[in-house]
Amino acid sequence: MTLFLYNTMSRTKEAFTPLDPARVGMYVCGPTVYDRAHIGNARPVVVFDVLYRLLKRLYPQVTYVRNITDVDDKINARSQERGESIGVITERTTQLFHQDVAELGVLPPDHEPRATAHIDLMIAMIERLIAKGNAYVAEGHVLFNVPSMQDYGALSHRTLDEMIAGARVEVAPYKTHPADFVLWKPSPAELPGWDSPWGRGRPGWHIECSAMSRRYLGDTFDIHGGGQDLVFPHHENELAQSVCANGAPFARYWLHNGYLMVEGEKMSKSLGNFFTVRDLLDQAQGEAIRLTLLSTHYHQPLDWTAEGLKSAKAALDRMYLALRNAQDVQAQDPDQALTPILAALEDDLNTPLAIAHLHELTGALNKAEDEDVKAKAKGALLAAAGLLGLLLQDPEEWLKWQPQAGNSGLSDAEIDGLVQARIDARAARNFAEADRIRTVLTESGIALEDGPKGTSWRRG
RNA sequence: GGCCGGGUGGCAGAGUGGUUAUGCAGCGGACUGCAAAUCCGUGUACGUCGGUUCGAUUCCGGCCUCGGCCUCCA
Repeated sequence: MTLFLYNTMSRTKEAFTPLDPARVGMYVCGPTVYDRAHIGNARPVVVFDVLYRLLKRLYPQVTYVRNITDVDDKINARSQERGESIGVITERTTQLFHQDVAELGVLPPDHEPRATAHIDLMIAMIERLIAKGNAYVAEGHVLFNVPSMQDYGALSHRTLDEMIAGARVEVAPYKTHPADFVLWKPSPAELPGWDSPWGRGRPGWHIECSAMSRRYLGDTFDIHGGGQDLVFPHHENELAQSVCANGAPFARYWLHNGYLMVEGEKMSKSLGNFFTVRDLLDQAQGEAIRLTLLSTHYHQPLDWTAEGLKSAKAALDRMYLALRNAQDVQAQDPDQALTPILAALEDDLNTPLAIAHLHELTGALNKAEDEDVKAKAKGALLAAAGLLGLLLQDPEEWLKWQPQAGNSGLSDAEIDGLVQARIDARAARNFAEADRIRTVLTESGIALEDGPKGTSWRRG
């Protein structure tokens, strides 16, 4: 099988051929650490985690780099508002980010470089750009000279004229061309700054990714990912800086995930439809959130809805129920059962199709009668789900989970007691009492299942 | 205004030039003390108008409509 990926640069699905098949490199833009991750931030993290898992399966070594932006004007603003030091904010937010994405089943990247630890590399790169005539100094700023870059606009597919025509913002007077962007800007004493040949200052937004991707992946590397909104200006500028400074091609495949909306509207704080990952983790398990994010192809816009989250949870309930019913069976090697799922993922990460196959494998497990077939079906389901980073929990734990906060329901022990009382009533053929107990449980959100091996329960 | 991506059955959401997506919901049946779970069966789907074609939801064009980007928002 061959991996195909949609490349934003060519606007076509291309066969993926790594620069070095022994070592695939991928860089994805990570969070700016000034506030908790929201659900829109989570989408690229989960999508590229699936790609990372797939690449690891297809190639012997994968180097995945996802940066942490810890120098940024939003961070500075937050620090002023809260009267809290920048270091405290970025340190805490980074930790919270790690916790949040870990609960979404996201593997840590191989490198997670922080911008502030690579300022020297950024300065060196800016110096090279100046030396080559691709950047100039003006009023304490260093600016990238956009007209000096031949193919500027190739990634976002727009011409300089279009950009100027569409410019909404006043052009700073020190720019020689309206499209020029900042590589380095001066910092007053109260803001973070580093000594540089151009005085004390801080880097522009784009240069950190150019410097850090080069440090960990080299001048030219395989895959660069991020949200679609980063195509312009961020990735276009990153590309320009890197190509000009290094005199070599930059990323070979550009992947961008679509935007996320909430209940059909753009997510925004003013509409009150703004959710952090933590808000959602308080009401649903990480895997349910993860499945919701993967239920729409990464390239499409994703409409986040309460209904969607509910149906993802129901889908996982069904899968975990099938696994619980097969808990006494030892999962067996899946052999060729993985082929359809791999084929779906290798076709530009078609996760919705892969999930459809997961449903089919669940049905196969439910239908399996003899032990051997069952063992293979269980193995196939677990292996297939594993490719997507799903079904990694103990079924019993999943089915009995309840939200941490605000649960006023029955404890496991209370439920077990009631279930036993009902078993006794049934044994005595006192069905009125048995049904009364079941109603009490149902009203508390507990579903009962009477099977040949006894009664099991789960939280709905 | 410029550029870009969508509009699929009740809902979500893949895909395809002619043949079953898948899940949920609904309906019928099996199983069950009754249920639940599970299994079996069941649906007039492809925004609109034209064009190409033996045949289009799938290709091409117009239109309607939704959304995104256009200098620091994943």
